[in-house]
Amino acid sequence: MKFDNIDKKLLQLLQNDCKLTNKELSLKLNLSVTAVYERIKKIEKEGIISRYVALLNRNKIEKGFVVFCHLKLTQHTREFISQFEKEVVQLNEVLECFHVSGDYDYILKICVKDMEEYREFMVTKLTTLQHIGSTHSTFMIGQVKNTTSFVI
Amino acid sequence: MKFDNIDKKLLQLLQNDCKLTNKELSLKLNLSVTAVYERIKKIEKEGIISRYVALLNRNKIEKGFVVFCHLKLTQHTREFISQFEKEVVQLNEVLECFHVSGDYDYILKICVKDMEEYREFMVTKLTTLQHIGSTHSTFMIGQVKNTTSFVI
DNA sequence: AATGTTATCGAATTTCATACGGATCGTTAG
DNA sequence: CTAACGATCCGTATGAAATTCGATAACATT
Repeated sequence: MKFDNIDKKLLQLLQNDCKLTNKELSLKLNLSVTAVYERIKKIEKEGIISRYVALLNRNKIEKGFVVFCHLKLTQHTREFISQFEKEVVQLNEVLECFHVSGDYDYILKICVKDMEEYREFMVTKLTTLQHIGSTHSTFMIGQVKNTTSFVI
Repeated sequence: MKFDNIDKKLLQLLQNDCKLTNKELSLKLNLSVTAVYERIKKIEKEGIISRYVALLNRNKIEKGFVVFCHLKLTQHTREFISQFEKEVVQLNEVLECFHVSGDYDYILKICVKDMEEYREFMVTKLTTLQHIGSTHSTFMIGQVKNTTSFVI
């Protein structure tokens, strides 16, 4: 699907605040309410918008301690990979897990309350997974930018 | 603020789909529509929910090429740090930038169309920032888990 | 020029969010 | 023990929103 400028602006607005009403959107886009409605429905049907979600403030829910864990497997057989991936998605503390190129096989973003809870997570959960070689933890000191919004 | 089990389940549901109506939520939570409404308003007022957003499908908007860029500054003076941070937030390709401990100073998550576009981004944008020492790019091969939803 | 497709619109309808008043429950102060 | 308070709950009422519909306009294809 190709986007005209109205689509782009619409996506920009919805990525920023999906609770805007169609009337509010129609004013910002110089369109009728119905036109806005139908554009959104089309975008949704195409799968451009994958979901609408509420984002929580990490610091208010005791998840302000963010760690990037770089991780190697012992072997790269298909079986070991799929076993590891099946297990890691189950871990609630792991918000993101990417299979990557380079020195390490995976980069995990982990959110917990504090260092104590991270230690507990490492000892009782992460390092008990099958086929894990080495890990390297990098701790977040500060958050410079953190958006879910693409500029199209 | 402390959460009872209903609050936790409510946050779980809204993190997964914030377009659920209060009636749908009330059925899932065994509450009245009004009670759901008031719990949500309270949670919003406390700042637990920071925003409601539409999440886009990277692959449908030519942003499927994800790179983690680890980056060092030449010096760690307050001036250099704030200068770099001010510039990096302006870059549309950078969705996330975390100041971290360890061998590198920052971890950036960068989303572009393909390697060609990444090269262009590196050459014309990232490496032209002030005070950058070294960079190390790690490319995403696959996405194992990618959620914005905390389990409380 | 004729035709089919797509986007637009306003009006009508259905559904929702929100305000309100009152009931219930647990806690605290007297 | 009980009175009073705050927090939470409920159902109803209403204004606002989403959605449907039929008609018109724009646009591409033949």
